[in-house]
Amino acid sequence: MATVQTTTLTDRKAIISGLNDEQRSAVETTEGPLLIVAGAGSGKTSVMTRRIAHLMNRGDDVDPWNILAITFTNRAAREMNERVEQLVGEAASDMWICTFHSMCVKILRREAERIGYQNNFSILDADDQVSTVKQSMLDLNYDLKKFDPAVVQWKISAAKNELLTPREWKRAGRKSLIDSVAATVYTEYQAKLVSSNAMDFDDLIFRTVDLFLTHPDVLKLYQQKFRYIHVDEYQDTNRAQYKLVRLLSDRHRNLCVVGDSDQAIYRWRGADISNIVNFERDYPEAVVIKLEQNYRSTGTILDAANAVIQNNSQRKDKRLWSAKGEGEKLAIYAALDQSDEAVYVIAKVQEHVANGGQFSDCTVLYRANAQSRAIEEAFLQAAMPYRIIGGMTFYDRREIKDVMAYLKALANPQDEISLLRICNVPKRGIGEGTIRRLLDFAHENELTLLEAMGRAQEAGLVGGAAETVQNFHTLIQGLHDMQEGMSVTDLLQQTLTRTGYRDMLETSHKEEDQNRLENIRELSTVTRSFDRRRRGALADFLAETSLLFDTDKETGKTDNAVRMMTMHASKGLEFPVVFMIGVEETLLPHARSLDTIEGVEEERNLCYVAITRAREKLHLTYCAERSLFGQCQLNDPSRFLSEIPPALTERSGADLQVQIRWGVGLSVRHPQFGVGVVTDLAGSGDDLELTITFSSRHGTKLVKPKLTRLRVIDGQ
DNA sequence: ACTTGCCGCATTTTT
DNA sequence: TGCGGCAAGT
Repeated sequence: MATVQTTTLTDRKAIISGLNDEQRSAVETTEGPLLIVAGAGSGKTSVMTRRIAHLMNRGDDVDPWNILAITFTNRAAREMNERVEQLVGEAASDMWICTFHSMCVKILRREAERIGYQNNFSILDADDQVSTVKQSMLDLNYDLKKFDPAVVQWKISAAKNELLTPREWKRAGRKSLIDSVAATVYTEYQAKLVSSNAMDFDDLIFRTVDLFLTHPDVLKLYQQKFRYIHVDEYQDTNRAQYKLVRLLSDRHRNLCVVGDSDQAIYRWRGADISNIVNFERDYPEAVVIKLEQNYRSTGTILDAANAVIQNNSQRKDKRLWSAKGEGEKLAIYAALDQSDEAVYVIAKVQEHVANGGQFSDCTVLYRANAQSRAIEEAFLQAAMPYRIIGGMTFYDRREIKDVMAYLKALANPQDEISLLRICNVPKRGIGEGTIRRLLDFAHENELTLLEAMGRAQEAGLVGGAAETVQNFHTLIQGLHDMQEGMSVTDLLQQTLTRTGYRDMLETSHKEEDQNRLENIRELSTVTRSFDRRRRGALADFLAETSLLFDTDKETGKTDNAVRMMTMHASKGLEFPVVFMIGVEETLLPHARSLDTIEGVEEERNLCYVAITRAREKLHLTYCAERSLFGQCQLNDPSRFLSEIPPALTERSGADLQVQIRWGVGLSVRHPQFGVGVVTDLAGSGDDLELTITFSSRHGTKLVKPKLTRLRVIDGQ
């Protein structure tokens, strides 16, 4: 069966060329469980892809379809696919190199009937999830002010990540009020999903595990198929994903996981670090290989990263090193405020470009999306090309969601959630009351919402309302019936025209609606490319797009612009020049992570991830004064900054205030009281208190420099 | 049924 | 500071 090997790499030498000893041994240790502890930038993707090539090349009976490689992001999956293809050619297309979620969709599409679903099931996006939870809570007469649907949704998601059914969740342990509410809502929510023939992201994993547990024959099939299993970013797996991997690998036990617990930054999302920590306990025969040589960053950057991460407790000792040489020192800039911070970034980017660099070499990393605004404004003003990665994405846009909801409703007529979203968009006069009546009628008679709409009069609707609903039903039914044999692009066009959606935007005079039209046009280029690749299968198109984040597309572009993204979004990427902005207490570490040690340590991991993105030069900035949500804050520099050995850094900036020697006679400017002169000193350190005489209007005040933004006036 | 205005709130978010 | 959700008004 080894005839499929159209391998472009023919011998072992080529596969292992350029690898260090550890990497080579990771590539060649193919049998049994293997844990690769891969530090940042240690070439793990290279190791994974070559390992797969090696398996193909061994000359025994391993077939491409015996290979499974699971990643978390589409970007990682695509990258790995490309690189494997370069190594083994055509054979790559028979391997499963995909994300957890797309793997589960593939399996569930085949086996849906076995677990009470149809194979055209819908997939809810994050928004659908919250609105469905909300709907469930309304049905159960919960006060939405007392219990936040988003929190309830969060809890349900957490339960699913732990593979807990509503009943088990209810039973499990001590519960606060919101937990018991969530448990009740969970039941209702799940019933809604099932009757809509829909799954949320968490279900994709959960249901697959469920399928395997209840259908040993199916499990056996996949266990036999996947002889060699690889899991990337293993530190980010949650309980459900762990179970899934365990089940799949149970037969051959050729499980290779790659991860780095120092880069675990998704615990708040259910990622369970003990999965990687306990790997050796789960698989006593496991081989562990550490990759500590970093091929990305300068020695200085790595020293800083090592120094910071060392402050975390309970980590396995690991020390990244580089053969790249020392490189430049880290630049730490103390800004006065956000605009000063932005000006610094702009100046340094311009400097880099003036020295022959590209804008696209530079990336600005921040902790929270809200921070991007100040930088963005400054970039606009300075006419600096930039591109924001993440944040509001293409598929988050309302018009895209609306249109996708139409398509979802056409692919899966049971999809109540999508139908509810679009039945009155554009406005047709189908309001709250009408919907209520239809839903009640549907439930009483065990009909889907769409079916109920087809019997508007029976449902008790009268006159205009009945007619509108009936018309809507005819509209959807008509579109549904025509989809057979039609390309997704054509169906999209028909939908836009017949539903009046396009018309609604075209006749609008609002500028944002023109943008929306533009976005919809963009969507049809997406459908066209899908149609070119694969004909028909609307459900496949929908699954593909709902599992695909816009960020994935963006990073593929090579336009010459400064990138801006959150530190989370930067994981797995690398850039020659990195700016970490807002390296302040309450931002990094974030105020909401301060109450637990684990919280702070995860923030430190995030800091470590951000630092290790930089190849050549790293800038860290913080502001003495930051206005957030219109309020002025005085933040201390991040504790993580003080964990970096001073010898590795070069400080600059306005605020060297900590070192200012306060003395009588010094002239200062106070943000409220204006210019004044220090007339007395009391206390020391953080408690230092100055007596300052301002203009006669304000008189003499006691001021703590620690708490107030004072500027020393030069030339005095 | 739809529009307007006010209040409150505001991490990170691979899928 | 700016957006989204909700309640009162047309």
